[in-house]
Amino acid sequence: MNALDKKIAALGTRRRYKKDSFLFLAGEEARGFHYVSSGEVRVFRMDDSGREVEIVRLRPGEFFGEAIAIALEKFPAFARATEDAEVLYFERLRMLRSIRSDPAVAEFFLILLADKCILLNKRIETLNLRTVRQRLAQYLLAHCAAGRSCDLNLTIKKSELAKYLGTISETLSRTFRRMEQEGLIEVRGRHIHVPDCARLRQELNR
Amino acid sequence: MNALDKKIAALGTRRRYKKDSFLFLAGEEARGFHYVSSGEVRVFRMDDSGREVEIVRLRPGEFFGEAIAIALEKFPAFARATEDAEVLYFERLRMLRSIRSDPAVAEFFLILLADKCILLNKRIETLNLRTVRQRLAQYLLAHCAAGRSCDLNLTIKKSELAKYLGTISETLSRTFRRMEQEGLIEVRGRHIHVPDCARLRQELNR
DNA sequence: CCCTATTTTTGACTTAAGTCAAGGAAACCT
DNA sequence: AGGTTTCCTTGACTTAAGTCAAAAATAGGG
Repeated sequence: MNALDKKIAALGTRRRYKKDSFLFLAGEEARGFHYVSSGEVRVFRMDDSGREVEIVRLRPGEFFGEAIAIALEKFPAFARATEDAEVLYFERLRMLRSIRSDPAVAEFFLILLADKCILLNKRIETLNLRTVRQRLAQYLLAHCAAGRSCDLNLTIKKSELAKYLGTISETLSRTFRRMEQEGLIEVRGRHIHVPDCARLRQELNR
Repeated sequence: MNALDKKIAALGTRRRYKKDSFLFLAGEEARGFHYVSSGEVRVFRMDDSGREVEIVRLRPGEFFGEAIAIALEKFPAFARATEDAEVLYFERLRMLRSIRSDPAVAEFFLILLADKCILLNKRIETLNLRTVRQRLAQYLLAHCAAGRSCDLNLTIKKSELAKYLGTISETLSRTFRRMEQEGLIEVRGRHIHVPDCARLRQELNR
């Protein structure tokens, strides 16, 4: 249950989705939101030519759709299980009732949304950096423990990291290599060593 | 008071700031947040070379810093009045108390944050579009009333629009002109006419 | 361990967009 | 209106990053 408060969990109803089944469709009114207990859910749009454009993948421990449900908008995307998944479904009206009757529930979701806002703001700041090089540097620094040097292991595929950084895998690959040649980082597969974080941080001011 | 609920307004304390005075500094712990009643507030960072990088300008009717205050983080930026301003200050602990004792207050801020999340998500989606051309098209469409054709007046300077779209004014200017030459839009100063919204929308799928 | 599928890297090329520098237009102020 | 400032546009040039195609590396499955 991943440290999800028992009181909150009790407000949701358990639902199981088989691989490839849809949790919701774009355009549907959001009458509730989800929490992933196990499995994985893919959120994506469909462009006019019918291709799926992935927005995010959700792993156990993550809420999604809560902002849309609370604001009572329509889902802007599709959600589909990429593997058998178990989720908690929180019905909008029931949640609003709980929020009204129990301050702890209100506070929980307030903090959940506040944290999400902060995260989204950081993401925007990353995307606002002009070059892929800067965005990569920012990503690495955000995932580094503070210190003179640091090591990290990518938890996602490089092609996914590329999309996350608003670029493509070819460009990311070249950027990695150039930074390596300049001695800013050392890359061995998914493991990355940063010999001098301060030097990497300077990349952000250009 | 711009349609701000009286009950909510009563929870804030009025503060006046002279032009150029600071509301808060980057690094300070957020012990409260603000609502702009009049005037204008500029939020910006300082890069290592000491230049101010503007993040957002806040006009009457807007809240800011609420996510950071609720999550009890440190302000990531500076806030300064660009002209004499009057704001309402909401002290964090007092707000949490009100949220606990009054469900309507909790709901107000929950919806405020949910709306902000939705807005931020849209912004991310805009920034994820590859070309300036697409981002501009998206911006124009978002500000168009639905319909076959539409007209809009830019409320901000073109140089500000450029920054908002993650580019520079020269590139924006050229993009405007190219789209005009192709008959997608007509630009006269800050007034823009879109003869065929559907055609403009096709630009997004490339 | 081999075979296959996926992911990553590389190369050659094209295009979008940023930089620098200079004109021109609009807004602003007495 | 004249002068000043700010904003917008344009041109010439450079650079970053996307596209297409193919090779190399890695990860999985029997």
